[in-house]
Amino acid sequence: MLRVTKLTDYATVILVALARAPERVHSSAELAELARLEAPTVAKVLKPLAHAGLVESFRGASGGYRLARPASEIPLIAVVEAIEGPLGMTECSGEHSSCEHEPHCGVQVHWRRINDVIAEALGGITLAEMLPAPPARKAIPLRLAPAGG
Amino acid sequence: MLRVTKLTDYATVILVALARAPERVHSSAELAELARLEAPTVAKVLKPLAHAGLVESFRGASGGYRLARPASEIPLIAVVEAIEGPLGMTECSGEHSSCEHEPHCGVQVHWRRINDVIAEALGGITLAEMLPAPPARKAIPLRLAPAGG
DNA sequence: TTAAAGCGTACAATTTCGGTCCTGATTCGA
DNA sequence: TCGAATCAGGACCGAAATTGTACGCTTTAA
Repeated sequence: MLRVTKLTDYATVILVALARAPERVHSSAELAELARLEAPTVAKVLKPLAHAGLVESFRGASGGYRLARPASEIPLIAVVEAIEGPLGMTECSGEHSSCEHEPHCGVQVHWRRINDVIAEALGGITLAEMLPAPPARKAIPLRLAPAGG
Repeated sequence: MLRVTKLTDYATVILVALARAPERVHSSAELAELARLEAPTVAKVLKPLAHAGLVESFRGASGGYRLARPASEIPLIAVVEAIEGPLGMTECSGEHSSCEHEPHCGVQVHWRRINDVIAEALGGITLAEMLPAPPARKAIPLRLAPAGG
């Protein structure tokens, strides 16, 4: 189905919740309420997000999480890769293929290029654009080619 | 990790093999040899491909498979969807969401748009562009935006 | 009639995903 | 100093998807 996992989906919801009060520190329990998710699940998602440097974590009493950067500087690709690891459309599209068919395959080079397109698409969308529209946000520029077709 | 399944990868390899002799009818055993894959696996991949109308199947002795259309008219999205079903980046990005969080989710509309970008990217690449470069094929136009950046 | 070949379905092994829980380490506050 | 709150890092388990294989049936050419 070529889709991201639920965890990644949750991650965007949680990050959006954080982005609505970027200065405040939110505990994972609080975020669970905001996002209407189970607390353990939220905790699980936040860990790799912190590892990837997308959120800052504060331990101890009254600790919690906060966006490490403005939402407009967090591309979706970073979220996806934080949760799911490096993007790879096929087995062989990573940097070094461990695929036995490689020598006579002839398609992996193309998949790598496709990989790049997807990464570019996901890199061109930031968390800020996932926020419920504040006053006047310009339309999300999600066209592969100029719309003049 | 946001990738297509191996079966889809195989499908492209098999289709490329078919595309190199578009007039001939290939048995699945023959294709297995060409693609260096197990025969049962090839047979399994070809079935949904035939269902989707990407290849024609001929039963009986000296039967087999043949590309139903020129390779240049088979976009990659058709291959992916033939094997993996309709594209859906998240649970909710299909036509009707069965997600309990929908009312307060606020991100599903954005995922749908992202969905469209991916579909567009995959729709802009045809099987012909996966073929090992014949004489002078123009570069694969895999830019999200005009390259003038 | 026979053999070749696709069709449909089913099945087991493996891996991944989704979700939960537990035990530490760290920090704030009394 | 002590205790509570909170994150960190695993381990664990059930469910589902992927992967690969096999079997019996139907269709068609020779």
